[in-house]
Amino acid sequence: MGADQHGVALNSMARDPMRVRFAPSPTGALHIGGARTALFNWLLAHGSPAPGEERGTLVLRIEDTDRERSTPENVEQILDALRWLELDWDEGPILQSDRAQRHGEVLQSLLESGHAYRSTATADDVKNYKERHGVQQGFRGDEGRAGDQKEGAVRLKVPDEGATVVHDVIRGDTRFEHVHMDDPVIARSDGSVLYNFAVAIDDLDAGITHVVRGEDHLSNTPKQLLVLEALGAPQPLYAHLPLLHGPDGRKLSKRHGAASVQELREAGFLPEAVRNYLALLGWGSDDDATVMSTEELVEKFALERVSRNPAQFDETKLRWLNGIYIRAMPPEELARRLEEFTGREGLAQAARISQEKIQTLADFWPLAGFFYDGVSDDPKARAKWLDEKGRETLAQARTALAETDNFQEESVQRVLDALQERLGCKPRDIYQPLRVAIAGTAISPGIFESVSLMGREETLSRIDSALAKVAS
RNA sequence: GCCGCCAUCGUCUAGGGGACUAGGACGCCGCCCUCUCACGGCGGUAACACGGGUUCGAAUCCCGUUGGCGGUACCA
Repeated sequence: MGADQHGVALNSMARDPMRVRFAPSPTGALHIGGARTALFNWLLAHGSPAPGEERGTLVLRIEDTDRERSTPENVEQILDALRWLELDWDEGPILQSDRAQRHGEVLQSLLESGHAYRSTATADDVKNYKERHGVQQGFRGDEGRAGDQKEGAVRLKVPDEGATVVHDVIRGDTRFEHVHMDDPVIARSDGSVLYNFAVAIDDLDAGITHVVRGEDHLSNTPKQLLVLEALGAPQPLYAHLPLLHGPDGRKLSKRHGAASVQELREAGFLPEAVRNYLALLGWGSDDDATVMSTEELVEKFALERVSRNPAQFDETKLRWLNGIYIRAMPPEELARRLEEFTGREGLAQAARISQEKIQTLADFWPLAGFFYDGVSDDPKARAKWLDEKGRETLAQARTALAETDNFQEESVQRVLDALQERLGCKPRDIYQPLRVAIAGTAISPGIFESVSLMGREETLSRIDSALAKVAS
């Protein structure tokens, strides 16, 4: 399904360094779909068109022309999310609102050239127009009175004949017949421009070669193309990515768990794992690889292989992938990240013995917090393992451990193995009561590692408290 | 309503007329490993939305239906 099949001359364009952009609107947190769009653009900009050739450029633009919903806090939040994901940009951030003067000038030139006109038409006028001309007929606000209005919103004049064809690297050609298109409003009565106009001008001025964005913009593209055409400007190449949905197939939202980058971060996911997972949503490498470093992604990513189907965000698979990354990490690195995540210090040893048991950074504290915050309270575990027999065994274990000063992992194991042999019981009959005594629950890192890390004094003390507590 | 996009296991996907008994990954189930929880290993479960064409042959091409999604704002 290459570009060739779609008649898009991607290969010939690949000679020039790519200029791509990510253009979020700061109306809230950066959502997963936006993050994936940012990632795809970043991957494109960082891939070389050919070995040794110059890589592309990623322009960051903030589309803040919606004055109601755009806030500086939201802008900062989006920038933060991109930084956390380690998706850096080469130019910008450009604020769309800073470009109002340029937008106004271009708007004026279109008004003067007759490509645009003012119209006071209301929604009712549009409705009436359609009743007269048929529902399939696009609205023409200058019918019978071309250019005679001084007031009102500015509409772009859509040609009566022909069609605008969007050449899309992922979808091929999509044809939009002009008769069906309403003359789009491109500026408000006060002269401030609207999204579909601003985007076209900003992409043009930034020299964007490839517009890679969500599929929700596909229907907007002919409007932007018509603006460029009215200006006699060249067209960029487009690529519309399939949308991302939640587990129920509906729009992604907080109800589906972590839906924003910020929530992913708080849930203890690693940025490199998120990048890997996001890359797999709507794209797959030709060798079916699943675990891919960011370097591999840069190397393998190809717009031509992006899927056309919408994808559902599956947090379970992200968890699995995150676990892979956690286990592959040097223990010191994991410790550093855990310390940053929890705000606690001195986690190196606990991190080391927890590494293969956690999938996210958030899993760590419930598993290993007992080393630092004391035993947790799990009555069920106590009832099960510290019954009469369990207490007896635990007392034996205490005696055995008290007889040695060497609390190295191997030594602890030797002592407990010997005890087990002497008592002729199953390993768990000793380990579980001991585990509950020092951790408070039946789940912890390995028992030898845990006892060793806890040290002689604290271990014996916790066993004593456990025996005393249950006895009372 | 109108315009447009999309349709393979529960999920992400491979596939692009014969290599399909439809492959991989997550999940799930079973077994092995095992001090708990995990990790790991092995095996299994599970899909071409439906109906018509075209063709010797269709998951693959065409049309229709159904379904999902998007656009249709003086939002982005």
